[in-house]
Amino acid sequence: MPVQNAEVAAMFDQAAELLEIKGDNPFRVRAYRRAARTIERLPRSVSSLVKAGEDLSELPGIGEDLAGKITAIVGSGKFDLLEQLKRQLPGELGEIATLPGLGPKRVKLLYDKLGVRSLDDLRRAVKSGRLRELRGFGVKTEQNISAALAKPQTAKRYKLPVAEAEAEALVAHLQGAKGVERVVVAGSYRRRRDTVGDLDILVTARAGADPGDRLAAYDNVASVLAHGPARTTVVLRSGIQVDLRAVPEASYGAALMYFTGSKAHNVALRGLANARGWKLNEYGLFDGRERIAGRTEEEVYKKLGLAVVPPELREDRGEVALAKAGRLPELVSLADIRGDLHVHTDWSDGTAPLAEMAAAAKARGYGYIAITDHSRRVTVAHGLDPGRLSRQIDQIDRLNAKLEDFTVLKGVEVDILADGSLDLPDSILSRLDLVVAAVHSKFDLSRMAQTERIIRALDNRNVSILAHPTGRLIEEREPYAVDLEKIFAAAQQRGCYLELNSDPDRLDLADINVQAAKAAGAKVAISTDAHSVAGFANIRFGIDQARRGWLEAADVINTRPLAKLKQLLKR
DNA sequence: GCCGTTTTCGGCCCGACTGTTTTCAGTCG
Repeated sequence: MPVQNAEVAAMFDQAAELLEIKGDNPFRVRAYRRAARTIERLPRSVSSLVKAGEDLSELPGIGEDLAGKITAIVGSGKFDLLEQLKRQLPGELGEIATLPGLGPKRVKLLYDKLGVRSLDDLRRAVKSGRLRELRGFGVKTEQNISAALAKPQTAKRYKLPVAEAEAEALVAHLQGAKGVERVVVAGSYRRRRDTVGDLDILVTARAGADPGDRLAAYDNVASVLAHGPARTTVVLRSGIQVDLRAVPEASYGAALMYFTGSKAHNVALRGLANARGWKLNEYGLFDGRERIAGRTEEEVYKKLGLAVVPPELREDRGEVALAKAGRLPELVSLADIRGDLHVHTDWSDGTAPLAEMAAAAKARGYGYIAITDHSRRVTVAHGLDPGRLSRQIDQIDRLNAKLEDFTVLKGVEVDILADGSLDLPDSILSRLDLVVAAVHSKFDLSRMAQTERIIRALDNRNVSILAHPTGRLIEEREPYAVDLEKIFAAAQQRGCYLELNSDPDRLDLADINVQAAKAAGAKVAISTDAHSVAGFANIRFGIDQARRGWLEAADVINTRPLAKLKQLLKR
């Protein structure tokens, strides 16, 4: 099994942690962290890049040295530097440094002075009361560490609908405060990541208003972690952390940029400001003491010589250079979508009748939908056998005869069986306008077997779209092992398309996979997999991820009018 | 360790808050 990007990134992160504890050059530490982020979010696997002889030092934050190290890791599965560091320092020190309130300096001090090599050692040190003897440690710090040790450090992330519900209630609460002007949710929420770790909320307020007090007084606050004049941090009962930042109106744009991130994007922008002898912070862009921009994001980007970067692209993955050249992609948007190509009805496990789903889609301004109920193997979903599917085809024909300016396409979500064959015969599949094929079983096949299984399904000339290609359920089920690069290439060669499933529990393909599909020349269908009328609204989540994957309208097949779409579906 | 409208060497983002200290280091985002 080739080395996965996540493994290389983890090795670099661990090395960075240990280097930092050792007191190594902080910029070297940062270089390893930056490289880890680059690798982690890379649309292609480093293993395949190495195999293809690509120049890794072209990647942002990766130079000659790290390119060589990555190549060595891909070859041996081992990272020599990390092994070496672990011989010098206990590997678990890195873990200790992830406890809130404990960083590299303190971990080093604990190790040097008290011989703390593990979390258990740390527990014993706290119990014995030796902690507070150390310089810089006091009773309060001891309590905080003790509390951190008591609860498991799970970096939980929240799905977007959950985050949205929390955020909207909180925004309403903050807007009710006297003197508060703007309230906006920034952070990864604004960048529309598929999950959100915390809520970053920016407010502008008139002098004298204290939005931090207002936040601390919110009903759903479980604890206040920090509360100063400019920043307040709380944890809500749900466990989600909220960081509130208050700035004057004149700093709104700069603060919004700062708080939207990503951190790496900000660092890149601040570097650009530096290069011109300016300084960029959350209060504005400064030439000496003079603020030369800051009221709006547009103003700051423009002054830096950049086009405004859409929040979804702010990940330091090449967008800054393109913004400088004025060549940012024209990202696909909700208004581009003309139809939905994965829709269920009460013929299988949907809740609404066919005509109702069609009417709802038409009311959304769509020109078409494809009805794609489950096939027979999915018995729990009352999947269709050839006889029922045939009757549904007839019903759709009758419905289409009555509809104006709207077309219901005949389709099915056919199961891909364990051997890659399909759950319905070609005789019925060939009567459909499109076939969505999906894996709903045997998630535990080997990577090679799963890949071959899916490609065999794509070999069937009736198949149009591969639904939720990795099978992941966010925070619930990992993607199954599969070689997506091979799948994308196979789809592209066969005239098949990849689904970006908009269900916020799935968002499958994920953003970076979408980008990889595009790189492979494959096009995408952004579909909702709606099981009810309300389900159509999920399209916006799919659009978010498509934008994060750098897709333009031309990369998405359901931005086409019906006639063009039909041409694309021929193979 | 990376990188170049400031550079192939010498820089590398910037500020808030806490807890400790008695002026600031460490951590965090």
